[in-house]
Amino acid sequence: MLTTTSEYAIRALVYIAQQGEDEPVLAREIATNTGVPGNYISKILRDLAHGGILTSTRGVGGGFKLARPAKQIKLGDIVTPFENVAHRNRCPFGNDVCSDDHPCGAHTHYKTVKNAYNKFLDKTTLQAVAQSQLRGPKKTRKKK
Amino acid sequence: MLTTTSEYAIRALVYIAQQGEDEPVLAREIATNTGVPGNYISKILRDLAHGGILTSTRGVGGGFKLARPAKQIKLGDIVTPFENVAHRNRCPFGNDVCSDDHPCGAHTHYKTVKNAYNKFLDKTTLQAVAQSQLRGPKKTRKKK
DNA sequence: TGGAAAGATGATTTTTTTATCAAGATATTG
DNA sequence: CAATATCTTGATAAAAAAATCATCTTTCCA
Repeated sequence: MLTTTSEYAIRALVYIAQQGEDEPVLAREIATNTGVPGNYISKILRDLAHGGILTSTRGVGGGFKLARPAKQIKLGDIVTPFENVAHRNRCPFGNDVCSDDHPCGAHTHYKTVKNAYNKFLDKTTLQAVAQSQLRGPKKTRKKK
Repeated sequence: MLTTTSEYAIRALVYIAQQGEDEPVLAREIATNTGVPGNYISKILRDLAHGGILTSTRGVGGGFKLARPAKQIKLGDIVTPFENVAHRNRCPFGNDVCSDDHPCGAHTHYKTVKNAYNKFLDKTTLQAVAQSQLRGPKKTRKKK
């Protein structure tokens, strides 16, 4: 569903979001705590910085910070630099146009999946994910 | 969403389903009519045959036929030989367990996407796709 | 001002996916 | 039984994705 790279990007940003907004977070630290290969995360972070999601500072005390509040970052913003949106929404039958008016055979069925996915990316904020990640397992009384 | 290979498999089976149940369909013919690379479709067809979705016969008059009626084939049956189901349902945070009881931060949000996708694969029959593909654009009066 | 701490960058490698090629095995038909 | 049509198989190649490596630049601070 999500590509490996997109997943890594989300994990990294969630981690950063959880560290508070004061100090920049080190690439190395992100790698260690998210289980993403160190060198690879550097590229991803750089791309995210280029994309305006992160800001980076070098030297001692440097690292990565969110470019804007987590509430204003959608998961879609995070993954778009790494995913081909056209490819994601393409028709599985290779039709150039595949719309409600000119549907392929799978159109009505597949549409629900695409819609769910697009909604997931468009509506879910980084903050929402970072918060519930912190809260941990659901807030019911412990079993047993 | 769907991998290229899964897409090809679905296209091929839809095409076969549309050719009626009498005569086997040639690999070559499938390739031509679905836009799938000829040599590649052969492998896919072979895998589908191994997977019990198709039967194949060689020699003159040979080709591929559905192993059972299109109504009894789910899209999930078609793509499972080509997709890693575990991978599809894995947690984007790499957690071993990621359930309603032990959710990752994205769990509730991502779940809807997974559910939609799994439902698409589990519920949609080959027949449904093959039929609506045949019917073409939706059945309203022509515009204009 | 020079050394260490960061990120930035470009080249390279590895792995996976997609695609092609060529030579087989089997069935039909005349 | 020979020729042809078909699928089968294994080797290989090309492309894309994921991962690594080495080197560079910037920044801080003693």
